[in-house]
Amino acid sequence: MTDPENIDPARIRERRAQEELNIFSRLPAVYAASRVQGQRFLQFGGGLSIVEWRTLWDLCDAGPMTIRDLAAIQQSDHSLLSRALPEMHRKGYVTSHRDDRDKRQTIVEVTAKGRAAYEVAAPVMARRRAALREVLTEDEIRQFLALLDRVEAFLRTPADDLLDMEMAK
Amino acid sequence: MTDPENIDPARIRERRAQEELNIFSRLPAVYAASRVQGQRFLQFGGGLSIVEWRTLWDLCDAGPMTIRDLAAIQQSDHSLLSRALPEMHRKGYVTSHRDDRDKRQTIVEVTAKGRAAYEVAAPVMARRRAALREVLTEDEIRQFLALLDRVEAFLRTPADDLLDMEMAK
DNA sequence: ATATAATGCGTGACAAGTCATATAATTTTT
DNA sequence: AAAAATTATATGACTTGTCACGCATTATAT
Repeated sequence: MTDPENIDPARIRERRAQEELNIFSRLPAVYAASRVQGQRFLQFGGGLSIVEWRTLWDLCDAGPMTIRDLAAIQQSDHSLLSRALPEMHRKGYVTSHRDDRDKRQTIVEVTAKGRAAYEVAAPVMARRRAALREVLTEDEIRQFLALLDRVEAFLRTPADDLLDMEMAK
Repeated sequence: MTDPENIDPARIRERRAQEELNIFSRLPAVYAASRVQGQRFLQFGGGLSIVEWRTLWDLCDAGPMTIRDLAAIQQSDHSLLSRALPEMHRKGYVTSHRDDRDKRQTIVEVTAKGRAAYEVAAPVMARRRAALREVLTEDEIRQFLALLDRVEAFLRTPADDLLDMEMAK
Protein backbone atom coordinates (compact mmCIF):
# COMPACT_ATOMS: atom_id res chain seq x y z
CA MET A 1 0.00 0.00 0.00
CA THR A 2 2.12 2.86 -1.24
CA ASP A 3 0.32 5.60 -3.00
CA PRO A 4 -3.43 4.99 -3.09
CA GLU A 5 -4.12 4.22 -6.70
CA ASN A 6 -6.61 6.55 -8.29
CA ILE A 7 -10.02 5.76 -9.68
CA ASP A 8 -9.83 5.19 -13.41
CA PRO A 9 -13.24 5.68 -15.02
CA ALA A 10 -12.10 4.27 -18.34
CA ARG A 11 -10.98 1.00 -16.79
CA ILE A 12 -14.24 0.80 -14.90
CA ARG A 13 -16.25 1.34 -18.06
CA GLU A 14 -14.20 -1.33 -19.75
CA ARG A 15 -14.79 -3.77 -16.93
CA ARG A 16 -18.48 -3.09 -17.15
CA ALA A 17 -18.52 -3.75 -20.87
CA GLN A 18 -16.61 -6.96 -20.35
CA GLU A 19 -19.06 -8.20 -17.77
CA GLU A 20 -21.91 -7.57 -20.16
CA LEU A 21 -20.47 -10.32 -22.33
CA ASN A 22 -20.24 -12.75 -19.43
CA ILE A 23 -23.26 -15.02 -19.31
CA PHE A 24 -22.71 -15.88 -15.66
CA SER A 25 -22.80 -12.19 -14.79
CA ARG A 26 -25.84 -11.49 -16.90
CA LEU A 27 -28.11 -14.19 -15.54
CA PRO A 28 -28.60 -12.73 -12.05
CA ALA A 29 -29.57 -9.34 -13.44
CA VAL A 30 -31.90 -10.79 -16.06
CA TYR A 31 -33.61 -13.03 -13.56
CA ALA A 32 -33.91 -10.20 -11.05
CA ALA A 33 -35.53 -8.04 -13.70
CA SER A 34 -37.93 -10.83 -14.55
CA ARG A 35 -38.86 -11.33 -10.93
CA VAL A 36 -39.48 -7.66 -10.32
CA GLN A 37 -41.52 -7.28 -13.50
CA GLY A 38 -43.52 -10.36 -12.57
CA GLN A 39 -44.25 -8.92 -9.15
CA ARG A 40 -45.40 -5.66 -10.73
CA PHE A 41 -47.75 -7.44 -13.08
CA LEU A 42 -49.10 -9.46 -10.17
CA GLN A 43 -49.78 -6.24 -8.32
CA PHE A 44 -52.09 -5.28 -11.15
CA GLY A 45 -53.55 -8.76 -11.03
CA GLY A 46 -54.77 -8.80 -7.47
CA GLY A 47 -51.61 -8.84 -5.41
CA LEU A 48 -50.57 -12.49 -5.45
CA SER A 49 -46.95 -13.36 -4.76
CA ILE A 50 -45.01 -15.17 -7.43
CA VAL A 51 -45.15 -18.49 -5.64
CA GLU A 52 -48.87 -18.08 -5.06
CA TRP A 53 -49.45 -17.27 -8.70
CA ARG A 54 -47.47 -20.25 -9.94
CA THR A 55 -49.27 -22.55 -7.56
CA LEU A 56 -52.76 -21.37 -8.43
CA TRP A 57 -51.92 -21.56 -12.12
CA ASP A 58 -50.69 -25.13 -11.78
CA LEU A 59 -53.69 -26.23 -9.75
CA CYS A 60 -56.24 -24.54 -11.99
CA ASP A 61 -54.58 -25.89 -15.08
CA ALA A 62 -53.77 -29.45 -14.08
CA GLY A 63 -56.04 -30.22 -11.14
CA PRO A 64 -55.12 -31.35 -7.65
CA MET A 65 -51.62 -32.61 -7.03
CA THR A 66 -49.05 -33.19 -4.33
CA ILE A 67 -46.50 -30.69 -3.08
CA ARG A 68 -43.86 -32.68 -4.87
CA ASP A 69 -45.72 -32.33 -8.17
CA LEU A 70 -45.97 -28.58 -7.69
CA ALA A 71 -42.27 -28.32 -6.95
CA ALA A 72 -41.46 -30.42 -10.01
CA ILE A 73 -43.54 -28.24 -12.33
CA GLN A 74 -42.07 -25.09 -10.83
CA GLN A 75 -38.57 -26.52 -10.88
CA SER A 76 -38.02 -25.29 -7.38
CA ASP A 77 -37.42 -26.69 -3.95
CA HIS A 78 -40.43 -28.18 -2.20
CA SER A 79 -39.60 -26.09 0.85
CA LEU A 80 -40.76 -22.97 -0.98
CA LEU A 81 -44.18 -24.55 -1.23
CA SER A 82 -44.14 -25.98 2.27
CA ARG A 83 -43.77 -22.41 3.42
CA ALA A 84 -46.20 -20.74 1.04
CA LEU A 85 -49.08 -23.17 1.39
CA PRO A 86 -50.12 -22.47 5.00
CA GLU A 87 -50.61 -18.81 4.09
CA MET A 88 -52.54 -19.73 0.95
CA HIS A 89 -54.64 -22.01 3.07
CA ARG A 90 -55.27 -19.21 5.52
CA LYS A 91 -56.33 -16.96 2.65
CA GLY A 92 -58.72 -19.65 1.51
CA TYR A 93 -57.09 -20.23 -1.87
CA VAL A 94 -56.39 -23.91 -1.39
CA THR A 95 -57.30 -26.88 0.72
CA SER A 96 -55.09 -29.82 1.39
CA HIS A 97 -55.45 -33.24 2.88
CA ARG A 98 -53.20 -36.21 3.38
CA ASP A 99 -53.44 -38.87 0.71
CA ASP A 100 -55.26 -41.94 1.99
CA ARG A 101 -53.25 -44.37 -0.07
CA ASP A 102 -49.89 -42.80 0.80
CA LYS A 103 -50.06 -40.90 4.03
CA ARG A 104 -46.74 -39.16 3.42
CA GLN A 105 -48.20 -37.09 0.63
CA THR A 106 -50.29 -33.97 0.88
CA ILE A 107 -52.76 -33.42 -1.90
CA VAL A 108 -53.39 -29.76 -2.63
CA GLU A 109 -56.53 -28.53 -4.29
CA VAL A 110 -57.68 -25.10 -5.39
CA THR A 111 -60.84 -23.64 -3.85
CA ALA A 112 -63.45 -21.48 -5.54
CA LYS A 113 -61.78 -18.45 -3.95
CA GLY A 114 -58.41 -19.57 -5.24
CA ARG A 115 -59.81 -20.00 -8.71
CA ALA A 116 -61.31 -16.53 -8.50
CA ALA A 117 -57.92 -15.06 -7.56
CA TYR A 118 -56.39 -16.98 -10.44
CA GLU A 119 -58.93 -15.59 -12.84
CA VAL A 120 -58.11 -12.03 -11.86
CA ALA A 121 -54.38 -12.55 -12.30
CA ALA A 122 -54.47 -14.77 -15.38
CA PRO A 123 -55.44 -12.19 -18.02
CA VAL A 124 -52.80 -9.77 -16.75
CA MET A 125 -50.13 -12.44 -16.89
CA ALA A 126 -51.35 -13.54 -20.30
CA ARG A 127 -50.85 -9.98 -21.51
CA ARG A 128 -47.32 -10.14 -20.26
CA ARG A 129 -46.60 -13.19 -22.36
CA ALA A 130 -48.33 -11.60 -25.31
CA ALA A 131 -46.19 -8.50 -24.90
CA LEU A 132 -43.06 -10.63 -25.02
CA ARG A 133 -44.27 -12.17 -28.27
CA GLU A 134 -44.51 -8.69 -29.71
CA VAL A 135 -40.83 -8.16 -29.04
CA LEU A 136 -39.55 -11.61 -29.99
CA THR A 137 -40.90 -13.67 -32.86
CA GLU A 138 -42.02 -17.24 -32.30
CA ASP A 139 -38.85 -18.36 -33.95
CA GLU A 140 -36.61 -16.22 -31.78
CA ILE A 141 -38.33 -17.53 -28.68
CA ARG A 142 -37.73 -21.07 -29.87
CA GLN A 143 -34.09 -20.22 -30.52
CA PHE A 144 -33.73 -18.67 -27.11
CA LEU A 145 -35.31 -21.67 -25.43
CA ALA A 146 -33.05 -24.05 -27.32
CA LEU A 147 -29.97 -22.17 -26.18
CA LEU A 148 -31.41 -21.93 -22.67
CA ASP A 149 -31.78 -25.71 -22.62
CA ARG A 150 -28.11 -26.14 -23.40
CA VAL A 151 -26.98 -23.47 -20.97
CA GLU A 152 -29.11 -25.06 -18.27
CA ALA A 153 -27.69 -28.50 -19.01
CA PHE A 154 -24.25 -27.01 -18.55
CA LEU A 155 -25.23 -25.25 -15.34
CA ARG A 156 -26.54 -28.52 -13.91
CA THR A 157 -23.28 -30.33 -14.57
CA PRO A 158 -21.57 -30.75 -11.20
CA ALA A 159 -18.56 -28.53 -10.66
CA ASP A 160 -16.32 -31.50 -9.90
CA ASP A 161 -17.12 -33.07 -13.26
CA LEU A 162 -16.28 -29.88 -15.12
CA LEU A 163 -13.06 -29.39 -13.21
CA ASP A 164 -12.01 -33.03 -13.73
CA MET A 165 -12.77 -32.73 -17.40
CA GLU A 166 -10.49 -29.76 -17.70
CA MET A 167 -7.76 -31.47 -15.75
CA ALA A 168 -7.92 -34.55 -17.95
CA LYS A 169 -6.95 -32.69 -21.06
CA MET B 1 -66.48 -28.66 -4.16
CA THR B 2 -68.46 -31.80 -4.80
CA ASP B 3 -66.44 -34.91 -5.31
CA PRO B 4 -62.72 -34.29 -4.73
CA GLU B 5 -61.24 -34.41 -8.19
CA ASN B 6 -58.54 -36.98 -8.66
CA ILE B 7 -54.90 -36.49 -9.45
CA ASP B 8 -54.31 -36.78 -13.18
CA PRO B 9 -50.65 -37.57 -13.92
CA ALA B 10 -51.07 -36.96 -17.63
CA ARG B 11 -52.41 -33.46 -17.10
CA ILE B 12 -49.56 -32.78 -14.69
CA ARG B 13 -46.98 -33.96 -17.19
CA GLU B 14 -48.57 -31.79 -19.81
CA ARG B 15 -48.50 -28.78 -17.55
CA ARG B 16 -44.84 -29.40 -16.87
CA ALA B 17 -44.04 -29.60 -20.56
CA GLN B 18 -45.94 -26.40 -21.15
CA GLU B 19 -44.01 -24.57 -18.47
CA GLU B 20 -40.76 -25.65 -20.04
CA LEU B 21 -41.66 -23.49 -23.01
CA ASN B 22 -42.41 -20.48 -20.84
CA ILE B 23 -39.42 -18.18 -20.63
CA PHE B 24 -40.68 -16.53 -17.44
CA SER B 25 -40.84 -19.93 -15.78
CA ARG B 26 -37.46 -21.02 -17.01
CA LEU B 27 -35.44 -18.04 -15.86
CA PRO B 28 -35.71 -18.68 -12.10
CA ALA B 29 -34.55 -22.27 -12.48
CA VAL B 30 -31.72 -21.38 -14.83
CA TYR B 31 -30.49 -18.61 -12.60
CA ALA B 32 -30.76 -20.78 -9.51
CA ALA B 33 -28.69 -23.46 -11.22
CA SER B 34 -26.11 -20.87 -12.17
CA ARG B 35 -25.89 -19.54 -8.66
CA VAL B 36 -25.49 -22.98 -7.13
CA GLN B 37 -22.87 -24.00 -9.66
CA GLY B 38 -21.02 -20.76 -9.08
CA GLN B 39 -21.04 -21.35 -5.34
CA ARG B 40 -19.67 -24.87 -5.87
CA PHE B 41 -16.84 -23.60 -8.04
CA LEU B 42 -16.04 -20.95 -5.47
CA GLN B 43 -15.84 -23.67 -2.82
CA PHE B 44 -13.02 -25.17 -4.87
CA GLY B 45 -11.52 -21.72 -5.24
CA GLY B 46 -11.04 -20.85 -1.60
CA GLY B 47 -14.55 -20.42 -0.28
CA LEU B 48 -15.50 -16.91 -1.34
CA SER B 49 -19.16 -15.99 -1.59
CA ILE B 50 -20.50 -14.88 -4.94
CA VAL B 51 -20.64 -11.24 -3.94
CA GLU B 52 -17.11 -11.41 -2.55
CA TRP B 53 -15.82 -13.00 -5.73
CA ARG B 54 -17.48 -10.44 -7.96
CA THR B 55 -16.16 -7.60 -5.86
CA LEU B 56 -12.58 -8.84 -5.72
CA TRP B 57 -12.65 -9.50 -9.45
CA ASP B 58 -13.87 -5.98 -10.18
CA LEU B 59 -11.32 -4.37 -7.89
CA CYS B 60 -8.40 -6.46 -9.13
CA ASP B 61 -9.36 -5.86 -12.71
CA ALA B 62 -10.30 -2.21 -12.73
CA GLY B 63 -8.66 -0.72 -9.65
CA PRO B 64 -10.25 1.15 -6.75
CA MET B 65 -13.77 2.41 -7.15
CA THR B 66 -16.83 3.52 -5.22
CA ILE B 67 -19.63 1.30 -3.96
CA ARG B 68 -21.81 2.76 -6.64
CA ASP B 69 -19.34 1.72 -9.34
CA LEU B 70 -19.25 -1.81 -8.00
CA ALA B 71 -23.03 -2.00 -7.96
CA ALA B 72 -23.17 -0.67 -11.52
CA ILE B 73 -20.72 -3.26 -12.82
CA GLN B 74 -22.50 -6.03 -10.98
CA GLN B 75 -25.89 -4.74 -12.04
CA SER B 76 -27.17 -5.13 -8.54
CA ASP B 77 -28.41 -2.99 -5.71
CA HIS B 78 -25.81 -1.05 -3.73
CA SER B 79 -27.25 -2.47 -0.53
CA LEU B 80 -25.83 -5.89 -1.36
CA LEU B 81 -22.38 -4.32 -1.27
CA SER B 82 -23.08 -2.15 1.73
CA ARG B 83 -23.77 -5.39 3.55
CA ALA B 84 -20.94 -7.50 2.15
CA LEU B 85 -18.13 -4.98 2.52
CA PRO B 86 -17.84 -4.82 6.32
CA GLU B 87 -17.25 -8.58 6.36
CA MET B 88 -14.70 -8.32 3.55
CA HIS B 89 -13.05 -5.56 5.49
CA ARG B 90 -12.94 -7.74 8.57
CA LYS B 91 -11.38 -10.56 6.55
CA GLY B 92 -8.75 -8.13 5.34
CA TYR B 93 -9.68 -8.35 1.66
CA VAL B 94 -10.41 -4.67 1.14
CA THR B 95 -9.88 -1.27 2.66
CA SER B 96 -12.16 1.68 2.19
CA HIS B 97 -12.07 5.37 2.91
CA ARG B 98 -14.29 8.32 2.28
CA ASP B 99 -13.50 10.31 -0.83
CA ASP B 100 -11.97 13.68 0.07
CA ARG B 101 -13.46 15.49 -2.86
CA ASP B 102 -16.94 14.06 -2.39
CA LYS B 103 -17.50 12.96 1.16
CA ARG B 104 -20.62 11.03 0.27
CA GLN B 105 -18.63 8.43 -1.60
CA THR B 106 -16.67 5.51 -0.20
CA ILE B 107 -13.67 4.40 -2.22
CA VAL B 108 -13.00 0.68 -1.96
CA GLU B 109 -9.59 -0.81 -2.64
CA VAL B 110 -8.32 -4.38 -2.70
CA THR B 111 -5.53 -5.37 -0.27
CA ALA B 112 -2.68 -7.80 -0.87
CA LYS B 113 -4.69 -10.42 0.99
CA GLY B 114 -7.73 -9.72 -1.15
CA ARG B 115 -5.65 -10.04 -4.28
CA ALA B 116 -4.28 -13.35 -3.02
CA ALA B 117 -7.81 -14.67 -2.47
CA TYR B 118 -8.71 -13.49 -5.95
CA GLU B 119 -5.76 -15.31 -7.41
CA VAL B 120 -6.83 -18.58 -5.84
CA ALA B 121 -10.39 -18.28 -7.14
CA ALA B 122 -9.64 -16.80 -10.56
CA PRO B 123 -8.21 -19.89 -12.30
CA VAL B 124 -11.10 -22.03 -11.07
CA MET B 125 -13.62 -19.52 -12.34
CA ALA B 126 -11.73 -19.18 -15.61
CA ARG B 127 -12.06 -22.92 -16.06
CA ARG B 128 -15.77 -22.57 -15.59
CA ARG B 129 -15.99 -20.09 -18.43
CA ALA B 130 -13.72 -22.28 -20.55
CA ALA B 131 -15.99 -25.26 -19.88
CA LEU B 132 -18.98 -23.27 -21.11
CA ARG B 133 -17.12 -22.47 -24.30
CA GLU B 134 -16.68 -26.18 -24.87
CA VAL B 135 -20.42 -26.62 -24.83
CA LEU B 136 -21.40 -23.50 -26.76
CA THR B 137 -19.48 -22.11 -29.70
CA GLU B 138 -18.40 -18.48 -29.74
CA ASP B 139 -21.16 -17.84 -32.20
CA GLU B 140 -23.82 -19.49 -30.09
CA ILE B 141 -22.72 -17.48 -27.08
CA ARG B 142 -23.01 -14.31 -29.14
CA GLN B 143 -26.45 -15.37 -30.30
CA PHE B 144 -27.52 -16.13 -26.76
CA LEU B 145 -26.24 -12.79 -25.51
CA ALA B 146 -28.01 -10.95 -28.30
CA LEU B 147 -31.30 -12.59 -27.40
CA LEU B 148 -30.60 -12.02 -23.72
CA ASP B 149 -30.17 -8.30 -24.44
CA ARG B 150 -33.60 -8.15 -26.02
CA VAL B 151 -35.24 -10.24 -23.33
CA GLU B 152 -33.67 -8.03 -20.69
CA ALA B 153 -34.82 -4.88 -22.43
CA PHE B 154 -38.33 -6.31 -22.36
CA LEU B 155 -38.06 -7.28 -18.72
CA ARG B 156 -36.99 -3.75 -17.84
CA THR B 157 -40.01 -2.20 -19.52
CA PRO B 158 -42.34 -1.06 -16.74
CA ALA B 159 -45.44 -3.19 -16.34
CA ASP B 160 -47.73 -0.17 -16.72
CA ASP B 161 -46.24 0.62 -20.12
CA LEU B 162 -46.76 -2.92 -21.35
CA LEU B 163 -50.31 -3.04 -20.04
CA ASP B 164 -51.17 0.35 -21.55
CA MET B 165 -49.70 -0.74 -24.85
CA GLU B 166 -51.96 -3.75 -24.91
CA MET B 167 -54.98 -1.69 -23.99
CA ALA B 168 -54.31 0.79 -26.76
CA LYS B 169 -54.69 -1.76 -29.48
C1' DA C 1 -27.11 33.18 -0.85
C1' DT C 2 -30.38 30.19 0.26
C1' DA C 3 -33.95 26.95 -0.61
C1' DT C 4 -34.61 22.74 -3.34
C1' DA C 5 -33.29 18.76 -5.62
C1' DA C 6 -30.35 15.02 -6.42
C1' DT C 7 -26.78 11.64 -4.99
C1' DG C 8 -24.27 8.09 -2.11
C1' DC C 9 -24.65 5.08 1.39
C1' DG C 10 -26.54 2.39 5.43
C1' DT C 11 -30.26 -0.23 7.16
C1' DG C 12 -34.76 -2.52 7.98
C1' DA C 13 -38.12 -5.45 5.92
C1' DC C 14 -39.24 -8.60 2.62
C1' DA C 15 -39.26 -12.44 -1.45
C1' DA C 16 -37.37 -16.27 -3.58
C1' DG C 17 -34.13 -19.49 -3.70
C1' DT C 18 -30.75 -23.05 -1.74
C1' DC C 19 -29.15 -26.90 1.54
C1' DA C 20 -29.17 -29.91 5.55
C1' DT C 21 -31.52 -32.33 8.81
C1' DA C 22 -35.46 -34.46 11.20
C1' DT C 23 -39.65 -37.31 11.22
C1' DA C 24 -43.13 -40.22 9.57
C1' DA C 25 -44.60 -43.39 6.12
C1' DT C 26 -43.62 -46.57 2.51
C1' DT C 27 -40.62 -49.85 -0.16
C1' DT C 28 -37.03 -52.86 -0.72
C1' DT C 29 -33.69 -56.21 1.07
C1' DT C 30 -32.32 -59.96 3.35
C1' DA D 1 -41.01 -60.44 9.21
C1' DA D 2 -37.47 -57.38 10.59
C1' DA D 3 -33.93 -54.25 9.09
C1' DA D 4 -32.46 -50.96 5.85
C1' DA D 5 -33.22 -47.72 2.32
C1' DT D 6 -36.14 -44.40 0.12
C1' DT D 7 -39.65 -40.85 -0.15
C1' DA D 8 -42.68 -36.77 1.19
C1' DT D 9 -42.89 -33.08 3.92
C1' DA D 10 -41.58 -29.53 7.48
C1' DT D 11 -38.33 -26.49 9.34
C1' DG D 12 -34.03 -23.86 10.51
C1' DA D 13 -30.18 -21.38 8.66
C1' DC D 14 -28.21 -19.11 4.93
C1' DT D 15 -27.46 -16.24 0.29
C1' DT D 16 -28.82 -13.25 -3.25
C1' DG D 17 -31.72 -10.05 -4.56
C1' DT D 18 -35.39 -6.20 -4.18
C1' DC D 19 -37.48 -1.73 -2.29
C1' DA D 20 -38.17 2.16 0.78
C1' DC D 21 -36.57 5.39 3.85
C1' DG D 22 -33.35 8.33 6.39
C1' DC D 23 -29.16 11.00 6.78
C1' DA D 24 -25.34 13.47 5.03
C1' DT D 25 -23.38 15.82 1.36
C1' DT D 26 -23.24 17.97 -3.07
C1' DA D 27 -25.32 20.35 -7.02
C1' DT D 28 -28.87 23.34 -8.97
C1' DA D 29 -32.26 27.11 -9.12
C1' DT D 30 -34.17 31.26 -8.04
